[in-house]
Amino acid sequence: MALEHAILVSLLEKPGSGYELARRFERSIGYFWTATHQQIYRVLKRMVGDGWIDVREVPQQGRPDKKEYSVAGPGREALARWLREPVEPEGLRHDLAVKIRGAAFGDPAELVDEVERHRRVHAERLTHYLAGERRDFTGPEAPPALDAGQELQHAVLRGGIAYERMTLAWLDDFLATLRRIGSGRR
Amino acid sequence: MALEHAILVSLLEKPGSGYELARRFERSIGYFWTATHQQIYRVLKRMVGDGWIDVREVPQQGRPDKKEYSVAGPGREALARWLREPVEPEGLRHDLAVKIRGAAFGDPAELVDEVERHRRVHAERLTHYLAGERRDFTGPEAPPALDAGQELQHAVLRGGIAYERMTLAWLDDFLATLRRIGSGRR
DNA sequence: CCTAGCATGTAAGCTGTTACATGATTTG
DNA sequence: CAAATCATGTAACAGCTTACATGCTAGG
Repeated sequence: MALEHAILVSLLEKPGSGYELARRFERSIGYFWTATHQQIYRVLKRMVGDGWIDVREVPQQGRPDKKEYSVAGPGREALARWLREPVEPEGLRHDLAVKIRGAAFGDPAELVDEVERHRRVHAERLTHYLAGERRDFTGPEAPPALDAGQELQHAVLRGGIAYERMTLAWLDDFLATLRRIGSGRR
Repeated sequence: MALEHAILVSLLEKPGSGYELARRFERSIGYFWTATHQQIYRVLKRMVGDGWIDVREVPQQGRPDKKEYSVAGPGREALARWLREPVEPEGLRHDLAVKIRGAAFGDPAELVDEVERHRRVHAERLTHYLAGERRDFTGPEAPPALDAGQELQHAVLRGGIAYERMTLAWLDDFLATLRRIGSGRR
């Protein structure tokens, strides 16, 4: 669906190998779109076949050689087309919400640890995003003036920060609710 | 992964047919987990085979007969097991965030309509959730005292409301950013 | 010496989407 | 009379996940 397009955006921001793309999908662009190396290699192959991207073998010392991919004309056009196409507004997909509703048929108290674990993960992500924001956009090390691309990246990151803050508040609400109803069974 | 479990929760809340489940996945539990009727029928068949649920043919007048599914012992146990298993905290998956970053390589102004369209959809969802909250939990028609299951459903719905509010603020931020950088190209 | 990181892939299986297919009844 | 709703399914395909597979170098 959009993995191709996410790869195009990432390669326009900076050309790189399949491995490097996989790393980027663990952070940066990966905050909003995840992909594993297996998916990425498969899609890269197809995109080269379609003429969307070019490959260049880059010999390296001390490391295995790599293939550096960069966006070709047809790839740029494909991205521009996709930007003009409407995409579906996406909803949430939360295992945890299903679990919370399921808790009514088990022991709600047993879910407390799980919710607290999620809370820790989201708190860490928030810290990580805030550090990235300071590093790249708001801190003393950040460039004094941002170009359009950086402004947009910052806006996307602010969205991630807002999401994590909202999620933390939501999980606190869950914990309060779980504790209020105690370990009662219905 | 969790479609089986979402179905178990829904059938515990109230037994019903595949068709009825498909309707519920368009609202209620579907706010956090979507599924189409094709997926649901396929999974129901498997769950009957595994002994997780029972089927009962219900003849109807004026309507086609239906198969009513209800949770069997092994299904209850499977749900209890899943509730004890940790699940991965999920991240976002937003086409729109990818598009926003891609806008730096096209005309950012072209995205304004798309973001506004998403804004309208999310505003509608928020209105819809708030109406549901009044109807089932906070309004004059709502039950005066809620049981544990209803408290948990309400907590989940509050999460949906918080998510839509956050998304609206985020989309407004996007629009302000797109307008600030104008239609400049880099 | 062992672990982590760099680098690339294949194969099998499961999940999800889209399209096709049928047929009755109710509502406008 | 047409469209919407109720009700159940099949088939083909696309996408994603998990496991397997290899091999080299740098650092502790």
